[in-house]
Amino acid sequence: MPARPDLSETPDPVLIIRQRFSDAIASAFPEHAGADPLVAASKNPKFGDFQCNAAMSLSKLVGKPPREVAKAIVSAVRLDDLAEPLGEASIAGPGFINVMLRTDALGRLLSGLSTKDMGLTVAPGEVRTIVVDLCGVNLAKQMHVGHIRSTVIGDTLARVLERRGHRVIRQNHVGDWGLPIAMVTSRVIALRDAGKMNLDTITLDDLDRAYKGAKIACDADRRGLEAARKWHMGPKALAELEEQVAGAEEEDRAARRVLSLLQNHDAATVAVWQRLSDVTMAACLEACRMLNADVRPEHSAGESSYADALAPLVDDLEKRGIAEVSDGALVIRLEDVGIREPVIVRKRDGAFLYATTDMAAIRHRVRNLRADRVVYCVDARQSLHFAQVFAGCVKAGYADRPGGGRTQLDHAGFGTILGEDGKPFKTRTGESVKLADLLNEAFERAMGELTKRSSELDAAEQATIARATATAAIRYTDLAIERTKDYVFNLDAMVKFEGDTGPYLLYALARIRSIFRKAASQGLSVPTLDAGAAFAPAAPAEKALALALLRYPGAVLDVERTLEPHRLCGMIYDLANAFSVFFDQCPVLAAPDEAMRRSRLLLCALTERVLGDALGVLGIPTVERM
RNA sequence: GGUCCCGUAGCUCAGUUGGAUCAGAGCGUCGCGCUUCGAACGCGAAGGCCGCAGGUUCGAGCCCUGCCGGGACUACCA
Repeated sequence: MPARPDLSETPDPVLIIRQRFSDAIASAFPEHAGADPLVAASKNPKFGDFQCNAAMSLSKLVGKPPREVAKAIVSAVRLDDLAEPLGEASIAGPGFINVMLRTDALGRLLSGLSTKDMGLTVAPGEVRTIVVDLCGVNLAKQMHVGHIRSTVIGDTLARVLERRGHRVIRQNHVGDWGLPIAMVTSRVIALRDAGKMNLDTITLDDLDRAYKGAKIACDADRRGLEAARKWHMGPKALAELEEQVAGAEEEDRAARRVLSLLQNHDAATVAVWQRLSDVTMAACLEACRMLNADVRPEHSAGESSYADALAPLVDDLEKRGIAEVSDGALVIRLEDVGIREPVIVRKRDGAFLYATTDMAAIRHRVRNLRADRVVYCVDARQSLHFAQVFAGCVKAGYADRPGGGRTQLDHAGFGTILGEDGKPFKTRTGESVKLADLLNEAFERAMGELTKRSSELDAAEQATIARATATAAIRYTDLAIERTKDYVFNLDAMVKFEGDTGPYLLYALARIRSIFRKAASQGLSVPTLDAGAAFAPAAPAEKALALALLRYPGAVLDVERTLEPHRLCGMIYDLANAFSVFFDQCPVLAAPDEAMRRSRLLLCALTERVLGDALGVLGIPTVERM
């Protein structure tokens, strides 16, 4: 009897067929029982639906010609419940074994995918606690394009892991501490005291200006003075600059006083800082809402929340000899793990650095949040920093889980968003572009595209759809590119409705939903999607659609493993494409007979569910019509 | 100097564990298809030294070495 149970365990044919070939290899070549069966979907339909490539690699190990090995595998493998009978003709070329799924098996696999779970959820014993570090806004600074990636990719990875059934803790590591923040706070206090700023009505733009002003006041002039001396500028210019530098030094002293007050929890100073935080976070959460990113106030875990942990942490490192003094600074040496640059945890002047904060954050996440895995969704340019911090934490034992074992630390770094000139995206004047402006612009353009095409929608619905479309456009563009690569930001290409875009996916889904509306209006019932659903894919387009659907669980697994959402994007683009061909070639409501209509309606229903589920995992909102 | 990433069609990019007719998609260009479920679609054509040169092997866009070209990072900013 053929083994059938695994057919009910997963709807993913690759997993089942891989298992069957693995069993076959174990039985035909017991001494190589562990060999990888090398099963994959065939790239060319000519060669069947799936293939096993193990014969070639095994032939060397067993010392037999590959075709002979293939023959032995073919006669040992049990696939008769799934595939057309294998035989001599199934072995092709140097020893490829081609597998053609039986139509009824394809139908059963589709039924298996028709459950709510879709074979996506891990077993109860495999549930992990996973911290996802995302968004990473900075106090008193406007969000810019760079934040799109951390927010969108981080949110998507969190959604994927949640869909797998893991316990996910999002952490927005807000840059809300340190001298730069003290500088702004100091400046805001000065402006308020001079009657030039009202804290009650202050906006993020005001804070952004204050931040830039403070930064310029504190360090630019000093560099200017050095340059002036170097280039032998006239005494008058020098005198002017020196005056500015004196001002800068005064400003710097004030900032340090404020920093000290903040560190000592001075109520009046903290109140001002809190106001800066509130204004910043309100804007941040609004941007996240427009990006459909699940980032809430309770996800905020700013640098300030680790402030009091830094001194004890550094003491601990020093006492245990993990860190040592070098040139007056306290550092952890990492040459032994292949990193030449040591990580500095305390500067010569006694101040701590962002590496110190990150180590405190990891320790907290491992010990208090009980993370089994921490995923950092942060710019790839910080890879050295994270390599250092991770290595430092491992060395210090901060990555050791309370329950034993070590927490998996991943830096899911992403590339830079570039402008048309190939350099990091900026305005002509060198300013970074406000994220809020960009999102509004995307919405306006989506609205324009929409009004060109559909006129019968009322204004309110049109706005809702335009918002979803703009979000789909931005998120899909960002997610579909390989994570680590830079890409050129092009709003026109993103909000285009044709081709490999977010809106195309929404369109495919809207067309399916339109079929259901039409069916309802004709009094036709859509058969229920459950494990007993009777699929009968017959036409090539139906079969292609079925195979595209069955790739979904594997694609989600891939993203969990690699933290690369573009794999799922590619899969659902193929799915939407397969549906479009099916839609073109296979009439659903006007199918030639009742059985075919039911089967096709089921295919539509399953496509709707898979596409909808995938878009949900990608954080892309869907619409009923557009 | 050191470490790492990237070079694939005119443009923007996929290519999974090395697998076959594997040279792929989208955009753009040129054709074709709506009296039948949404043409925001589908089908077809044109377009290529997969940066270059070696190597590994049954098999290389993928792995190794060197070179050329572009980029990022590189001890007291975050």
